[in-house]
Amino acid sequence: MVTKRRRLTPDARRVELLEAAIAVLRERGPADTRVEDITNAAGAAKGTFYLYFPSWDDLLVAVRAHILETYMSDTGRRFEAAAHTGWWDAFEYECVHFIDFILELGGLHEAVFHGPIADHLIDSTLSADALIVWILEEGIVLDACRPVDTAVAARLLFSVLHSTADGISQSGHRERALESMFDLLRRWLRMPDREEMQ
Amino acid sequence: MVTKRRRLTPDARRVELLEAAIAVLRERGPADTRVEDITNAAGAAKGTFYLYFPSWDDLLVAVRAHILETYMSDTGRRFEAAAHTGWWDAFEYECVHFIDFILELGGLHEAVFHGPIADHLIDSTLSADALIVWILEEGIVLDACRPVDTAVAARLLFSVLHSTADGISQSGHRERALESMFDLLRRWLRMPDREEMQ
Amino acid sequence: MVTKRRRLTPDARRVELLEAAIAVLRERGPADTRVEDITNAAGAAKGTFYLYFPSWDDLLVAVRAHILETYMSDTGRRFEAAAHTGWWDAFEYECVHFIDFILELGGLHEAVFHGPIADHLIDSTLSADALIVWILEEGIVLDACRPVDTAVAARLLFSVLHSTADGISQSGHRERALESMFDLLRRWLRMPDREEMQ
Amino acid sequence: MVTKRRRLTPDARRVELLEAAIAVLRERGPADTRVEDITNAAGAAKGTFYLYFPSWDDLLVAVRAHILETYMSDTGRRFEAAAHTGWWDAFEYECVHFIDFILELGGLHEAVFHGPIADHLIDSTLSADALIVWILEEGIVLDACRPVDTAVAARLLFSVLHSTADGISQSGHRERALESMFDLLRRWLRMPDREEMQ
DNA sequence: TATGAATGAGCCTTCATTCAT
DNA sequence: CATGAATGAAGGCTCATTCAT
Repeated sequence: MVTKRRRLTPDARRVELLEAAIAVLRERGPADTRVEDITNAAGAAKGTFYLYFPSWDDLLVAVRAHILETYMSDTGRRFEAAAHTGWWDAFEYECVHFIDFILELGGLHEAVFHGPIADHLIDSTLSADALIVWILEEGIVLDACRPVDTAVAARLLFSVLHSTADGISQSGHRERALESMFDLLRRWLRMPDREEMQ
Repeated sequence: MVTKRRRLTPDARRVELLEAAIAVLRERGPADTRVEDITNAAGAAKGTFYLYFPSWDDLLVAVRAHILETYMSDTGRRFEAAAHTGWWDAFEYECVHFIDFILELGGLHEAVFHGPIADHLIDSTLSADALIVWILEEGIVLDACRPVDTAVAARLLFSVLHSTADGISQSGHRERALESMFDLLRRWLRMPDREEMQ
Repeated sequence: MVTKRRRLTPDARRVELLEAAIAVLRERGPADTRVEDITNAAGAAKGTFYLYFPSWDDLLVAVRAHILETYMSDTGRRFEAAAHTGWWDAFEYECVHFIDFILELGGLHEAVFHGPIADHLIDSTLSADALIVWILEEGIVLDACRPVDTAVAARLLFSVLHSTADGISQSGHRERALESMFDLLRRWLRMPDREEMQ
Repeated sequence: MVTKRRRLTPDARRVELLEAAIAVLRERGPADTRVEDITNAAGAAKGTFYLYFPSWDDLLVAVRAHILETYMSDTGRRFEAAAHTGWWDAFEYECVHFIDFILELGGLHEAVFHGPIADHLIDSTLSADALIVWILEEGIVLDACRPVDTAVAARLLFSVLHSTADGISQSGHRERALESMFDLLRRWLRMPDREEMQ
């Protein structure tokens, strides 16, 4: 039943632990997850955890960084690739994509956006913000988005997407929630000229 | 060695504990608050806690109910009283009021909106929602608010106010945050006719 | 097998824990003693330990204080009572008594005089020193003891007694060790006049 | 990813580890020293430690042997060389020298004279004793030292020197401590005839 | 009802020692 | 011989909850 000692490169082991942590946290949430749950899921001994993460909080920080970096690098690439569809359509597409991302976070949401590390604002969180800001600025330059205070608007946008995701996961009425959200977004951010030109 | 037993009516004792809990949680947040901190603050013995709350989570639920009920009863009364100023102005006033309420929550925010009781959706939360829905419906009837799906919009509105409060508490730029928020709200919810009539 | 919950006054419980600690440490020494060993010996639950001692080191400090205070109060009383035998005889008697005390310390010696709390010099340790200093000063006033730098001499005396005890416990030659020790003490501290008068 | 394997002769590697251990223990004491601290200081891998020492305690034993052997071989040589100054002067000189040695031990003191290996009495400790015994016997033969039970006196002498060193390191009053110590030693061990002959 | 001493499951963290490479 | 990743048994400490008084 006990597998022999598996000797990996530090990088490989770290990734295994991180991915096990993400899987377990997504499934059960941080309140119901212990260090040992992670190491069990990763096929490692309990003590191995502390070779890679000085403490539980450090793991959460690493998890957040990993998730956001993964998501953002995808988003950035996708958004640039979709430029030909027109900024607004690409933007709406990303919004839906982001909501699906949130919905799939499960217990990771609480783990990563609340609790002990909620204030540790570091690189990856800042640049998630930076990505949204950049997208909005693109839209403004292209005259597809109303000129807004992008730094503040990014936060608002983030929370609108977030609460839409929450609403979907609680009510199950996906289309209805998306419709209301897009109503908001179009009124708020879409350049009115376009409507008049229709 | 004289034990001081303060006999109170059950209701009075319960309220003392509840208010002590609110004060302590606001100050230190749930992660740093113990049952004993509450009873100390309330001038009661540790065991007394469990005569009034079956468990820690039950306290949090009661705290949430107490806060929301208090806030809502004020809001409802105030909103009706302010009807003569016009719905939209009263609405904007309430938004600012709500943001200040959030800002004053301090550690209660985490205690009440996240953590173990985050999903226990019960009466008080629902009726908070109901209050917002009712306000929006008032506005729609009065032709001051665009006709929206009020149930969904209430959630969105809630999150917009929430994230504005968060933004203020993190950045400190109150006016800037409010400005962006009202830009959003006016575009989204205000009846466009009125602007054209100006 | 499990005894029911025993509710004691804090003082009584603290004494039980302290005495259990002394018994266990004497028997097995600090390196081989755990918090749980103490509580088991005291008939208490593990967590009870921490109601009375904030940490392991605090227990050791309390043990030291308890032992020294007990020993010293006995010594002071006995020494005054024995004044009629002449200071020097009373002094020699105390020396033997102290050696027996050390021999009976067993594992407490290491626990209390070495390891983590070795430098915490507090009341009880200081007054142990003060007691020896006082005894020597008595002897000097009575012209029974050579005038020496009592503060420094107390340390030396302490270590001479200590090493004699160690020697006895290792070699088993009690009389031989005592003889050599008294040879030293008499040469060093006894007023030479007396010998010449013989 | 090039692993640097420094191949040394076993003896050289062992000495490197031993000296690294001595340096680290002197600096930080045994309670704050880990196997890895030793190997880091020695530029070796953690596992290498166990190629040369079966366990941590074995290291401590080896450290003690190394220190005492080094000290004693110096002392023996020096003492013989200083014979022309007269035994008593050479003896006093050695006492001061020994005290300085103790003072320089730092954390090694606790590591080597207390804790887990305190009772492992082996060759090197015994022969340290033997050296002192030999020195005393020399003095007795030369009629410079009172005839005493050298085996027991050696222990007493050791502890007197030790406690003087402790006193100096705690109080800082070196001269005062040495004066009291020599007062003791001269009374105790010096041949009284000589004083009368002066 | 009220008290607060007592409980003990549970968790994080350390680190000597092992062993696959 | 050497390496350093991996192991897992310990053990200190916390604190929600219980219960004798």
